[in-house]
Amino acid sequence: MESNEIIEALAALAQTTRLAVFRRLVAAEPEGEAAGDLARDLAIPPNTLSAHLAVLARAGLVSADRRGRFVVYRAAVDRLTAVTTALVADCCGGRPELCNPPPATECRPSRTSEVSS
Amino acid sequence: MESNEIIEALAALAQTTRLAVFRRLVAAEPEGEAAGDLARDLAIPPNTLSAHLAVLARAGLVSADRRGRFVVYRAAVDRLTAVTTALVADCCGGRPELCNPPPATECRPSRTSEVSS
DNA sequence: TCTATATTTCCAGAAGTATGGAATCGAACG
DNA sequence: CGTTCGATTCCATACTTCTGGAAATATAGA
Repeated sequence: MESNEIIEALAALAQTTRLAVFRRLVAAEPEGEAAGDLARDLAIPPNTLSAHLAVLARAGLVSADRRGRFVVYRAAVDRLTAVTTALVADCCGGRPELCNPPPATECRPSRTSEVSS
Repeated sequence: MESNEIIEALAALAQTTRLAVFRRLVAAEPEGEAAGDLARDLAIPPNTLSAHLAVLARAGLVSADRRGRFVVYRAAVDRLTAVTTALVADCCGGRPELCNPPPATECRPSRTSEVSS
């Protein structure tokens, strides 16, 4: 992953409103949420929100899906994963023994493919 | 970890020069590197670099250690780990089954405490 | 104390980002 | 078509960040 892409993603998330939007969208996975609902619930003017969503989209962190008059946004969780992975990979470049085990392990469900209900 | 801290760290790294500095410092672990050497090697005026280092320090991503006339900077790898972990934790809030296993696993050495030489 | 070296602070201009009002585009429906 | 509603683009203003020259601070050594 390119330095520029990493920076774009970090910059996209490094802003109060956008981090809030992104979090909300992650919570709304996998259905996503329409721009208007986001604007209403977060009390952001639609045009302002639109600008922020555009930044997130350019960074690859959200995707937009038009459904009739609505545009439903979804968080691209895998993109976030790619970015954090790239950061950590950089971090350990060549000398993994320096890195205290970068966990993110809380996130892994106990059993993914064995039991689901 | 507070939203503000996360944003501060993301913003600190979301800048070409600072990301380069941080990477260099990570590579220079655990000895660290003096501000002047960084400035020389990265071809950044010392005052400009100083400003960037201050941003990284405020974000907790580097630490400064004065040694005589030199100030040796070190990357705070654990801080980066904390930030990425917080991001991923946010990401999975309540519904870990949504998250494709956020790896960062490449970073873990095969054996950490068993064999070292 | 005076000088030299390392780093930081001060300051200001240039560049970039955030924000929201008004206008525009796009889709649905009569 | 004309209207309505959702979303985006346009544009101007305010704000923040980046950058580096000049001055200040800190430490070491003669």
